[in-house]
Amino acid sequence: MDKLTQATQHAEEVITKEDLQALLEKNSTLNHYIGFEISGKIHLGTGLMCMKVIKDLNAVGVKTHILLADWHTWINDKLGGDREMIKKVAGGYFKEGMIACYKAIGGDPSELHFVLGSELYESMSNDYWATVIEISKNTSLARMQRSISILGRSEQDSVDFAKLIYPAMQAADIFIQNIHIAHAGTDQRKAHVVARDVAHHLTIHPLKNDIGEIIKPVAIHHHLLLGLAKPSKSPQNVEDKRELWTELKMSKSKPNSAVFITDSADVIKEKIQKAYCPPQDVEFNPIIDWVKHLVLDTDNKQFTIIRDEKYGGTISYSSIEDLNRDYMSGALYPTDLKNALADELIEILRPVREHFADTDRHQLLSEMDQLTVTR
RNA sequence: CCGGGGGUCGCAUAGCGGCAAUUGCAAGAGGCUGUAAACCUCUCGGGCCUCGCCCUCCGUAGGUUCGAGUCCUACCCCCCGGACCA
Repeated sequence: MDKLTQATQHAEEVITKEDLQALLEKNSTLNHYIGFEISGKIHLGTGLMCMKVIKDLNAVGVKTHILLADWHTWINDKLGGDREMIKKVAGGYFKEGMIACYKAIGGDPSELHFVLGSELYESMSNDYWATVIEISKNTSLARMQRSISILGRSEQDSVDFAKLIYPAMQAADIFIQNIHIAHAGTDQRKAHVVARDVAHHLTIHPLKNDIGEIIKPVAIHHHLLLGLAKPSKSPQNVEDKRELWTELKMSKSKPNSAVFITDSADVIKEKIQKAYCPPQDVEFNPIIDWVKHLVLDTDNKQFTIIRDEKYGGTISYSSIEDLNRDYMSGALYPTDLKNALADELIEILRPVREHFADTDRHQLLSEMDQLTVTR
C-alpha cells in the first residue's frame, strides 16, 4: 500500500489528495491537528472514527496535535460556558478519553500531543488574534454565517455574535500551529475550506512547505456516524436525500442515539437493541452504517454473526458488500446483525472501560457523568 | 436611550378572571411484530394511607379581587426596529 492510500484509508474525504500526495513526497515533517470542543461525554464518532484517521496518519510519519479547544467550547456554550470547568474537563476526562480510545484501536498514545487552546494562544501573544483578524479581513460576513456549524439546533435561532468569530478561529488554529493537515468530521469542512481560501493572503503566519512556498493546508475529514434514533421524516417520502442525511447525523446529539466510549456492556446492548434498523435498507440504516465503519473497515476483518440454527446458523462476513447483499435480500435479519454488532462494540471498547477502571480516572468519569446530568 | 413584540411543564405552542393549566414534538411504560420504525393504549410538576386529597407552579416582587398565567404597579431578561449622517 502506498503512503497516500495508507494515510487516507479511513477518511471520508481529502481536500485535496493531490496536495496531500505532494506533501507526503516532499516535506520532511508534517503536522496534523484536530480540534475538539470539550462538550459532554465522548461518543464513538470522536472516540473511534476520528482516532482511526489519526492512527493512519501517524503510521506514515505525520505528527498529531490535538487541540483541546476551550475557547471554542466557551463560544458554543458547552459545559455551561464555565471556562474553568472547561479547562478542567479538557485536561482530565477528555484527554484520558482520547488516550483510551487510541489504545483501543491499537495506537500508541505517546504519538498524541495535546494542546490547550488558551495556552496556545497565550504563547503566541498577539499573533493568534492578529491572524484571526487577518483571516476575517479576507472573508465575508455571509461566508462566516454559512460556515458556522450549527450543532443540533434549529438554524434560524438567533446566534450571538461570538459564534461568527468561531470559523475564523478554526482557520487561525491551523496557521498558528503550522498545520499541514487539518482534520475534523465532515461537518467542519466549511471552516477548512475558508482556511484554504485565505491561505495565500496571509502575511502573519502563512503556511509554507520545505522550500518556502506558501501552501494551502490539506483538509481531511472522517465519516460522521449515523445516530441510532429514528429519523423524524420517514425515508420513503423524502424528496431530498441530503436533507435526511443531515437529519440523521445530527440526531447523534440527541440522548440515547449515541454510544459513549465508556458505556457498559449492558448499556451498549440496550442502545443497539433500541436502534432504528429498517429491514432491507442499507442506506438510511445506522446499524449498517456502524458495521461498515466500525467493524468491517479493514481488509482482513472477519465479522461473525452468531445466530440460531433455525435462522440459518452462524455466518461470517469479510466485506460490507457481502453483508449488504444478504441484508437486502432478507437473508440477514436485523436482530441477528444487532446482536453481533453489540458484541463487537463491547469488545472494541473493552480497553476504554479498563482504562477508566483506574481509581483516579474513574473519578474523572464520575464527575463527567454528574456534569452531564446536571446540565 | 426611544418604539414595538415577548418571557407558560425538556423544546415548541395555547390560554385574555375559576387552571395543575391546551396542543405538537421529545421522553417513559406496555401491546403488535423474530429488531427498531410505523401503528394502538397509558404516563409525562411533586407527594400521598389510590383517582380523590394535599403541596408547589405560568420571568421577579408587590397589589386589586371570594378567586390571577390571565387585571394593575415596579423591576429583570430576550427578540425586532430606530437612533448619527448639522
